[in-house]
Amino acid sequence: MARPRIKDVALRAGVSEKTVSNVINDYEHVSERTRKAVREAIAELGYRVNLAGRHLRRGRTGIIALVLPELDFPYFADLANGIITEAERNGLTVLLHQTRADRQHELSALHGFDHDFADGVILSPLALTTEDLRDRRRTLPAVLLGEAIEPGWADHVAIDNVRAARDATEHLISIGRRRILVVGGSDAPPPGTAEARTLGYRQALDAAGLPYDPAAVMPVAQFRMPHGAAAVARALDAGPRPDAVLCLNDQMALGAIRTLHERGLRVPRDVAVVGFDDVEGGRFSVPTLTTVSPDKKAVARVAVELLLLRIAEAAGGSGNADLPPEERVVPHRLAIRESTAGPAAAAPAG
Amino acid sequence: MARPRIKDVALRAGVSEKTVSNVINDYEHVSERTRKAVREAIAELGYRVNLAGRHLRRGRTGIIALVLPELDFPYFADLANGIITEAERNGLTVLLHQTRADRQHELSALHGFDHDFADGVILSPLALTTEDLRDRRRTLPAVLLGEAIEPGWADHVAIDNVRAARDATEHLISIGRRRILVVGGSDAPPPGTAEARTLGYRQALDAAGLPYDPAAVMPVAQFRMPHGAAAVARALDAGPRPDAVLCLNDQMALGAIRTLHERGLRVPRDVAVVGFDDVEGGRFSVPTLTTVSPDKKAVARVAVELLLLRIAEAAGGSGNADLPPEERVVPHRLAIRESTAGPAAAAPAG
DNA sequence: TTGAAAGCGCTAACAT
DNA sequence: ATGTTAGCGCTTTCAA
Repeated sequence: MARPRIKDVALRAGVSEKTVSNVINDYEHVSERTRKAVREAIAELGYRVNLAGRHLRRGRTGIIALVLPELDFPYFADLANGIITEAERNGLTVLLHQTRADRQHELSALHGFDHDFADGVILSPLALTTEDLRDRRRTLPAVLLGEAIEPGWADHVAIDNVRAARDATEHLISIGRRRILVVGGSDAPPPGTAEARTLGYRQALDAAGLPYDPAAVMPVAQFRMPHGAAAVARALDAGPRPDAVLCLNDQMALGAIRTLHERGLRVPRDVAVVGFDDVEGGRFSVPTLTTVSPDKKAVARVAVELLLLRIAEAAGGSGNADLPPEERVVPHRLAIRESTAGPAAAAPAG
Repeated sequence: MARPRIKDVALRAGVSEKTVSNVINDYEHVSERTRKAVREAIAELGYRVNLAGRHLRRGRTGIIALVLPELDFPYFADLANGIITEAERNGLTVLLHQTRADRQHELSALHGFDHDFADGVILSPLALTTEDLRDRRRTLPAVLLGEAIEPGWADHVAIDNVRAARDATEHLISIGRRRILVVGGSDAPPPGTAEARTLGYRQALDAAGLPYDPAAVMPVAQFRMPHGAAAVARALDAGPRPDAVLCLNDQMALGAIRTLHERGLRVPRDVAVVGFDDVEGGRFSVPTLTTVSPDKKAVARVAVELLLLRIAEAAGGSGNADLPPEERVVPHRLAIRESTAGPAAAAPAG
């Protein structure tokens, strides 16, 4: 037989459609007997709600869109993992999109063009500008990750990137490093993850009274292993040898370690290396990688929580809506491992 | 104003709702003038189709579910990446679920319980049994990845795992290795990825006239770095030193390299290492990793193609339906890198 | 080439 | 505690 509908269940249970609906939706005022009868009919027919009908009627789907630059960055995979887990805990399903850091894709995600089904969107933008946010009609509930964008225009979840980079740089300085490369860095002012981290790096240099050399800031096209590897190669070819490399993510750091190895330089003895993100690869690399470890579970938890709030807000009419955007800062710590163990000693994996 | 509907567009363009619908759906017999008027009205109002209505009417959503064990396995992240790309190319959106290798989750994915919206599902099962497939009412179009299951019960896409493992093992034998560990292996008969690969390993040993030692097969709880690292540690503690390790994925291989490094053994001089999957981490590790490289793009392409076929079949009534399940084998190659460069020489990264 | 009417499956509002 | 009615937005007859 074709897939049963509420009508079929109602017929079989000898009640009205509405009563069936009541049972399905756990409406309180249904007698035990009726409830049981309906439950049985449902089981016998193998009935399941048709979400299309429910969606059309209710206007909500229980689906949220997660829009990330690329899934094959371990950091984003970890993030997706956490957000899916958290969403499922809240009865939500996650639609996944990739933008490949393309502004048009990010824009269209923000406006809900690509995923009309979604009740809301969690977006990790790379190319979006403040203007894009300013223009947007505040329709689709949205939470942004990272800090590509000036605060105040949308809900945001991120670590304190300036602080994190300063922590990492201070650590390098504390083990006696003086010429520190920044792979993936950018001289421009924040917002932007690269910019914020480069600023933190600079603050640490200033605080230690070390000179800031623009040539030590190596921009890259992408935060990937090959680009990290190439950037370090370029630096070694061009300038004086650095004694440390601050890589703005772990992938580039692993690429950097590879290049240093190929050039016959020892990590950390000759060159210390630090990354960001704390991906699994850095806990088993040779040497293991010192890294800024963001609380990824917290990012996922806060992002979903915030989005649920906004969705509820949107559903509740414009009653208590238009609360101001929230900026949530999630904790991070520095995981110190072999790649920055002082010049002489060798420490165990952290 | 509230979101415009077809009615609003019709009113503005001075035509009927049906005409608007015709334009939206690229129906041929619409005069140029009418079409233009409707298009303008759509643009002016910022109209977009409401997918809930369309879904209810048509019964299809353009959404497919992708169900994977864990997203933070680089291999699955790569796969998801490819499938999302391929799906979007075909105008489909992808819903993502994680099963954590739980049979209940896999079953419920197969039956479409978790994602009622989906027109079909691409599933990478780990715990599903042949019985689970045999029982299922063939309702939701489904394509399975990997080879957890006996052939003939559902559409399948995978590499030839027996052959791939034989290739890898033959390579190790060809560079003079004799005592080869299998990390993640399983003595049981196929189906099952671990089982198929262990069989291929054994075939290679037999062909070379080498003895098969069950103690060389190290089962693991998960195909992850820590488990690979621990398995090798166990083997080194327990038995004679191996001169090669065949790891059934790259994550375990990277973990294995780490343990060997900690024990003061040189890779590949003392112990050669091979992995499966060809993830990026193995192209920049120290040493770089020899690995079985499946054509992941082909997996994605074939999986989506097959699923589209089944969806079309399901939509076309039971007319030409019930075509027999397809088994599609996707090519692989052995990427030879530093971790198996012969005892003396050192080769460049492949 | 275009329009009118009906209905996909569900639930909110309003009876009873 | 349960039933009746209406309608969410769209597309599919069928008719003009």
